Amino acid sequence: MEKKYYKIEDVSIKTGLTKRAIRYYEDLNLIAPKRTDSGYRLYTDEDIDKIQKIISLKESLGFSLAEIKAALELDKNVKNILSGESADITTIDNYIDMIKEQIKLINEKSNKLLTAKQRFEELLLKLNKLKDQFKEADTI
Amino acid sequence: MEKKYYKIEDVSIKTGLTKRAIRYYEDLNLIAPKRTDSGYRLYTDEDIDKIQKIISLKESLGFSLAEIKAALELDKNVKNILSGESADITTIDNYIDMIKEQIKLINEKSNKLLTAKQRFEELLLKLNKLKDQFKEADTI
DNA sequence: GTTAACATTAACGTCAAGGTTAATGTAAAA
DNA sequence: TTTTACATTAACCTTGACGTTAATGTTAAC
Repeated sequence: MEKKYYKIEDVSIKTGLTKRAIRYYEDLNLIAPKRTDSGYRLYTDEDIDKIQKIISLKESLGFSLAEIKAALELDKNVKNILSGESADITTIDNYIDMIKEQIKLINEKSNKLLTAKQRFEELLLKLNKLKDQFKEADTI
Repeated sequence: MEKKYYKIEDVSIKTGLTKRAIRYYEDLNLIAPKRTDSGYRLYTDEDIDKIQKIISLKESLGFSLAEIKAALELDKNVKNILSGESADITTIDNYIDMIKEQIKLINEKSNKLLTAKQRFEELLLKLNKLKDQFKEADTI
């Protein structure tokens, strides 16, 4: 099957990022699209997936682009090892520790999110009660 | 009971923020400490709690300081209403909608965090299996 | 009473993450 | 074939969130 290629404007529409932002991510070596002979950028579906992943990490985790780069590289290195690339046990242990660290970070954020959510839900509950009182008063 | 007051350096130590950042938050009207006659800032425990809340919102939700200000004001307005401040039903409905919006946002972030976490946990599992294979090979 | 360790404001600097503009090249459509 | 709608790089601009420095005031310790 032939690979489909997208030009930057399509990618911009698909992802919601501006063209400037997409080029900027390339400057930071977060993505590396192919080029036509005349220099136009050509993006595959995998490139677009990666951009979506970047957006998700940015928005949900509040990661900086530098942190995202590190996380993506960790992911890639681990996948290379899993698909057969040679590695010694020390390296593997290192990656295990790094992944555990990421998971720990995510758990901390999750807990904080949960706390914030609960505070808002309490307020919501109380406001709804207040509203009910209003309605009762109207019908008396 | 007498209220205890802290000077900016103590607050800096307690919160981990720099004095510059603490003053900056005041510029943005996120906090409003009292002052001594000579102009020194005086922070109460409640001020410090609020700063901790700001830090938490910043780090977990990735909120900007402007967004944090809006969230804190929403929280304060709702609490004022709940403690007796007069309000009509339209206002209450408005606040209910705003809180629901916040909760929705938080849920979206939670889901993304969960996805990211699962991806890392999968990698961790696979890496641990690989490590076990290494150990078996050693003992043969 | 003076020195050290705090505090203040004001102003300029910095860094990340893009926005914007300019000058120019390429591809597709009329 | 010449617009029109794309694309490119380069360079400077902007905004948020502070850092840093300077000039100066205050308080506590000696």
